[in-house]
Amino acid sequence: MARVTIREIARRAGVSKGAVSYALNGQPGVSEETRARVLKVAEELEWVPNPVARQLSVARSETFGLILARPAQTLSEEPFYMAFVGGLEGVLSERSYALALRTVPGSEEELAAYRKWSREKRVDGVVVVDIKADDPRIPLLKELGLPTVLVGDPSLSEGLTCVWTDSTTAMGEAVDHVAELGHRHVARVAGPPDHGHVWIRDQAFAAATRRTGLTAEVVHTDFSGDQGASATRQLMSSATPPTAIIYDNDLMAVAGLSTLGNLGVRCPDEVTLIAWDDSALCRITHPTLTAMSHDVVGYGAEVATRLFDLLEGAEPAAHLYSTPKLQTRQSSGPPRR
Amino acid sequence: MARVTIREIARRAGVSKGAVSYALNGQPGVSEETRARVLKVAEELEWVPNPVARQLSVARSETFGLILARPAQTLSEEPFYMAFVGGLEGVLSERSYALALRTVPGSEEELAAYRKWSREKRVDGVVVVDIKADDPRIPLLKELGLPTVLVGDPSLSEGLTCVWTDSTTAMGEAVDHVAELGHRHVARVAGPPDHGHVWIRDQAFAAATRRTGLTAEVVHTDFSGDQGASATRQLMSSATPPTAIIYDNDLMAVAGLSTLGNLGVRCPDEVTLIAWDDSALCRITHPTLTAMSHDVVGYGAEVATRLFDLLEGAEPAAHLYSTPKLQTRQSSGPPRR
DNA sequence: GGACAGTACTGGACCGGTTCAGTGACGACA
DNA sequence: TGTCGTCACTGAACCGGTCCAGTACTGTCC
Repeated sequence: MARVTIREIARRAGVSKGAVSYALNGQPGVSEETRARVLKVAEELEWVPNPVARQLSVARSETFGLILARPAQTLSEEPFYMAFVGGLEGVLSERSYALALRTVPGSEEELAAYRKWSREKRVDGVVVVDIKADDPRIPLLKELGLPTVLVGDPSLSEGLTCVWTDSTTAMGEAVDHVAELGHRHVARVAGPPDHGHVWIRDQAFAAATRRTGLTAEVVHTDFSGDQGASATRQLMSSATPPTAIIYDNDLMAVAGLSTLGNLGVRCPDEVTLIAWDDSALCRITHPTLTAMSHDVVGYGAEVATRLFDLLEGAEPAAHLYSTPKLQTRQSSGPPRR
Repeated sequence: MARVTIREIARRAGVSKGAVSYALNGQPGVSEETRARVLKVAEELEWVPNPVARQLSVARSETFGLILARPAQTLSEEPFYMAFVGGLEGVLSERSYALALRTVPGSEEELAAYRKWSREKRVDGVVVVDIKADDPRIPLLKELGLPTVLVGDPSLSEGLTCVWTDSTTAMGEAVDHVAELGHRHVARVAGPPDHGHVWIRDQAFAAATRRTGLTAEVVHTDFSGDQGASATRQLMSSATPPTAIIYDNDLMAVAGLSTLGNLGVRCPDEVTLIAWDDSALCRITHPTLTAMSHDVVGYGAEVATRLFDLLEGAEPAAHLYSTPKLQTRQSSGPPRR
């Protein structure tokens, strides 16, 4: 079956190509009568628009881009991204937009990929994750003029649109929870310090422990399960080990829990564990993990919506999506005296 | 800066548009001298091809499609897909192909999405996962004539190209391992029976236990951690509980391990656990999980390569990617007498 | 020296839409 | 009655490439 084009519709409806285009796009310039006739013919012929041809005219790609600068293997271990991508996707598909997803090994390649996308007009906008302090991507994207939504804190966004979750408040809540249970010495197993949200949580952790009068220590990792485990081992081997540990993601918390098991330390009797980024993992461990929970799918959807707003002319702005809420489970409890 | 087109290059190099096209594409029809001149001008002007314009001419989209028919939330919990997508991506980006990734809630929507992609020529080919027995997607994709690579067993592929891992052999290896350790009663916590690879493993499990003289039982689940836990509880509450359990993915194995902890059953002393789809999860639990391990990133890469082969005229064929290998860790051991 | 082949190029159709300038018919208004 | 504006529509340019048919020129061979 040959492809149906508007030229064919025009021929059958006895009008010009231009009139068909107006009719199908709901634009003025044709009578209601003609419009109805054209629509009927289009329906009969099962016409569908050719997005490539449209793109060539209107110079839009109807695609958003997302680049993840991590090796594929480690991505698979972080539940966050798949959920986030799912959230983006839900909003995009409503408007027939596609998501171009790329994984690149490092920062250089990521910058090059934005340049390429911009020049080839492959994407109408991009979503940028894992914002770092003085992130080189921000000036580049400004220079390219590519509509951008940053997933991260307004303090790092340098005037670009961003969507953020309030880690500071959430961290306060987590530390309060630990303090109220009666703990006096708390540790934080954090991600890499050059990640913006890690840095922000570092600050919030310092402030909250100061406020509640807890003694505190921080170990930085690369977010992997392996390093979560070794950080936990390191903390517990100290002369004065913490009685509560707050992890920066759920994978490390699970690893930490196992490490405690290895060491013969009981949770929550001897040590309280709290995870960040609640996922199914937190519910299947034994004991189940108390976590700072937020809706990652919804987060992705919010980001996509803001990117559409930007295309429609919205001014850059910072949008608070939500504040992670403490989800209390079995892994947190009062310290054993 | 205005966009640079081949027309501009042609003007500056003093040749026609057609000649420029030949020169840039390395096709015959221009002298080496002219080609060099055109290339030089193109370089100076920083010309990049407009993929949309090319697509309109050559009727190719330079995009492959992948549809995942699961809610975004559950996807995030299965490490498999992110790794698989990463593997696809690696091969695609080498050839400047893009991956169109869609998540849909169910089977109907998936079929509709293939129809739409095919009519709009949005994709040059598709990768299909989670093949079921009598899968309705197979006749549809044949009808649409969309180049397709199935991720699944040749016995289900109905003549389309497929890439598979040899679950049958792997299951035999897993059961042998259990038998050699001295177990007499083994259980399998399986995924949904309508999934092709689940069905194949069911058959293989039955054959292997028969061959080794073990008594066997199977519980079917939806692959989720929750159901992995409840299946484990159900198995262990029997009058004659198994002393070894083989799970269909790693998430359920982790959940099963936690359940044993809840029940006060020790692993591996009392029960041996084996996971499928080795990921970081299997290494961070305590005890670490014995798993049937295979390279999911490489699997994705292989699938992408086969899809390119198909576009280049390869005949449909079944390709064995690899056989999952037993990765022995702490969770398997001889049964306590 | 004429037929023929091969090389290096030109010009233009084409892909399938969007969009703009122009046109004819009609009604309203001075 | 002439002029103007509006409506409904046409025709063609345009987006930026690909690719085919045609042409001019050179060289070869009989």
